[in-house]
Order: sequence, then C-alpha cells, then structure tokens
Amino acid sequence: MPEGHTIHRLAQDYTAAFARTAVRVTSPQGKFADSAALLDGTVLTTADAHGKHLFLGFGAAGNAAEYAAEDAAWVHIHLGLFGKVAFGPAPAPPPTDTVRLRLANDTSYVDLRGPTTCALITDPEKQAIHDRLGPDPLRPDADPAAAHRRISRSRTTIAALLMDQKVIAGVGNVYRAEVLFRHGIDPYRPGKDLTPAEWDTIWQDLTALMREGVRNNRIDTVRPEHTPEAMGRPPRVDDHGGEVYVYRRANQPCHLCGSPISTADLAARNLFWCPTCQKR
DNA sequence: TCCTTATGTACAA
DNA sequence: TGTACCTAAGGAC
Repeated sequence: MPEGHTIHRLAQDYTAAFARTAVRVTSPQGKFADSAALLDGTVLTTADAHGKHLFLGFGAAGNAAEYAAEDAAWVHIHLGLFGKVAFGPAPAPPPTDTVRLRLANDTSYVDLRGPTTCALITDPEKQAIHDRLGPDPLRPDADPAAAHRRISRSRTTIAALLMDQKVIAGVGNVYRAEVLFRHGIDPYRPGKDLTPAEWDTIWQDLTALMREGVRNNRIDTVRPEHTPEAMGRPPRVDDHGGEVYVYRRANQPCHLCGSPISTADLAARNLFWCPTCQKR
C-alpha cells in the first residue's frame, strides 16, 4: 500500500488514536524490544510524515527522557514494499509473532508488521532525513521549484526522476505511471526536456491526486468522464482498489484510445504507459 | 502447499 | 546492475 498518501494518512490516524495519551509500547516480534521498553508508558505527542517516511513523536515523560533533550524521541518508520499497519479498538487481541511494534491505550491499538525501518532516533537524526528528501506535494512547506531545478538539469528519464525521493518525496510506482499518463508524457522523456509549464501542471496534479488519496486511503486517478459508470465499462477487479489508467493494465486497452497498454522493466520496477497517448 | 508478486530502499561490486 | 530484506495474498498445483 505504501506511497506518500498512505503515510500521511497513517500520521493522521496515529494522531487521532493516540496523541496526548500515555501509550503501552511493545515489540512482540522482538526486533524493536529494547526501544519499545524505553518508550513504554510515555505520551505520544505528534506524528509527522515526509514522503514515505513516518515519524511518531514521544514526549519527554518517563524513560524516553534520555532521548528527549529537545523534547522529542522519534520512532522512524518506513514501510518499504511489504510493511503494513492495522488499527483496531481496545482491547487488543494477542499479537501475532510478526508484530514489530504495537501501541495500545484504553481505546485503541495499532500493529506494525514488516517495515523496512522501525528505529528510535533523535531530533537531529530526524532532521537529517528531512534534509535528504525532496519536496513532498502533501507538505505545506514544499517547494516545487526545488524539484524542477534537478529535473531540468538531468538527462535521466522523467520516470526515474519521479521515483527518486531526493527529487520529489512520496511518489511511488502508481502515481508515477498515472500522472505521466494524465499529462500525455512518455516515461522515457529526459527530465531536461520537460517544460516548466509541464512540471507545474504535474506538481499541481500530484498535489490534488495525493490529497484525495489521503482522504480516501486509496489511489484513484481516472477523471470523471473515464470512470466505469461514465464509460459503461466494467469496474476494476484487483486487490488494489482504485480506478487507474495504466498501472498494472499491461496489454489491456487504453481507456482513451484503445491501444494496448505497454509495460517494461525500469530500474527493477514495472513501468506502464500508453504508447499512443504519451509523447516524447 | 508451494510459488509468485508487490504501491520500496540500501548497499555491494 | 544485482541482491538482500521484510510479510501476506492470490493463484497454481
């Protein structure tokens, strides 16, 4: 599930369920057990997201104090490809042995499984992560011009640049494929051949799409005139959920022109595009 | 029950 | 460029 919209949604959900409460923190799987013991019983103060990175802030109360000179100990979470988070109401059921991190209070619990990163970090360490990430369309302070400066100087394909978290944070394989389709841009076009106007449009569109993604907790990218109802076509049958133009639609007809959707391997990820609608 | 796949990243060579 | 890592679901048998 994890592109940026998922992580921002998780930040909201962790906040709603746990902020300003003392939290029982455990690591049934064991890999985070020492840190969990330090945090156990402290107050979750805030949750923050930048791109695909999630940060849970714990206050200066209790055992975490030694990590909290500036008031915060942070749990840095990155879901990677397989990580999953599951919320539920109290009382929490017995955890399975894959739960890396469980938070629980009187009303809720949440389990984290399979993350690529789950680590206790300091405020300066958190700052260093922000510093190496590009602008995130879902953060109010994001500067799209910073991303364009890198793109406009690069011969790398726009498909690769959109996945580079140093260039733009939070875009993953689905949003990449879909935003390029929506603007008729061939994924192999070099970054430097993108016009400023095209970049501006892509950024605005990503902001809107990803905000909707946070709201609905899924990725939908088809315009109203291309929904299954509007076109009289069957809805998508896929574990993935949302309606899309090209992602995982290899060899199926393009919703706009009917051409079979193309697919290719690019840097060990699947790329999807319409060879007719998207231009170099 | 086994095999493949996945919305990701980091590190080695 | 290749490989390692982490988990669960779906499909093939």
